[in-house]
Amino acid sequence: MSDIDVDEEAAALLSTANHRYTTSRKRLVAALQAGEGPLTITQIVEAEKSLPQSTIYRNLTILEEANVVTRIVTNDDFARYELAEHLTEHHHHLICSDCGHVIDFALDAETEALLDKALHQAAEKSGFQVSAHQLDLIGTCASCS
Amino acid sequence: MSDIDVDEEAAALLSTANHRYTTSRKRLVAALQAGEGPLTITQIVEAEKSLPQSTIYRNLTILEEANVVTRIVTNDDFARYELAEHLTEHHHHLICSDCGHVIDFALDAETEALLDKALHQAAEKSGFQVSAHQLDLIGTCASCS
DNA sequence: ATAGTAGTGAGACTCAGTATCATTTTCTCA
DNA sequence: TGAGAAAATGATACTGAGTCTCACTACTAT
Ligand SMILES: [Mn+2]
Ligand SMILES: [Mn+2]
Ligand SMILES: [Zn+2]
Ligand SMILES: [Zn+2]
Repeated sequence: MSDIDVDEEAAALLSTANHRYTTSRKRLVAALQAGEGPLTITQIVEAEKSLPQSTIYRNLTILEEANVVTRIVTNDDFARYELAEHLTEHHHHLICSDCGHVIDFALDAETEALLDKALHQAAEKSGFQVSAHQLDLIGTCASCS
Repeated sequence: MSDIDVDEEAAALLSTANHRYTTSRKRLVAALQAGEGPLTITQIVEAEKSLPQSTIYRNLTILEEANVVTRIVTNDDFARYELAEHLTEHHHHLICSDCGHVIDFALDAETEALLDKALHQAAEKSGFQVSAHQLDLIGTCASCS
């Protein structure tokens, strides 16, 4: 998916939510696009030095409400943000329990389809309406082992 | 798995970590055992009225380090605790994005095995050592829909 | 008993995240 | 164009889940 599409889609989603696609917000989207996985606030602050923290927090919240980005929480106390799956592709996370680093990965289509089917069946038993699933692998990353 | 087993196993794990299985810790384990899913601190405080917050926090951290309990973070700002899988069975979570409630559920053995195989293969490509996986369904619970 | 070690609990403290508000930017429409 | 309305910004104050401290208490072993 090209840069132009992401920008257009982000603008459209924000517009639907009655928000503007300002420079700050463009820079946040660009920073997330450049990352190889979800980024912490600290990482974003470093990537976009001149954006003040309050603007980053406020805008990430707005971008999340507009479904442009997704907030991810792992066990290490720092929230992370990534582009929503509309703007990327469905994928999962490798989480290093040692250094906290998070990397994206994807399953092959067959496995993903099979999993989806099994999940919907399992959820039905509890009268639960599934809207998404989230699958993380916990372990040790290459540089920590 | 019976109550006696859990208590014995918890005592053994704590002992390995050079900690005692005190009354406070027994009550925490019992409270988690009684829940139908992972519990927030607030829920534990209510279930075990006379345990002070500081003791609950401190002991849950110790129990986590000793692999007796697992800390779970969702997107709703409140950490949750449940018994570690050694003491229960491998399972997953239905998370209601509306009310925040978390319920346990399990996949059938075949699906679980297949998933495990696919995950290890995918992780290998990134030089990642998998030690566990975590699978959540996000959606709306029966009472919220 | 006595000493040493582990656990307790009230309260102070930390810091990621949120709220506030005066100022600045952007949109709208005459 | 230009004035007024609406939205965004950014410095700063505030909130609260979670952590730390420390005097005290409860075990445990000799
Ligand atoms: Mn998937
Ligand atoms: Mn599983
Ligand atoms: Zn690592
Ligand atoms: Zn619900």
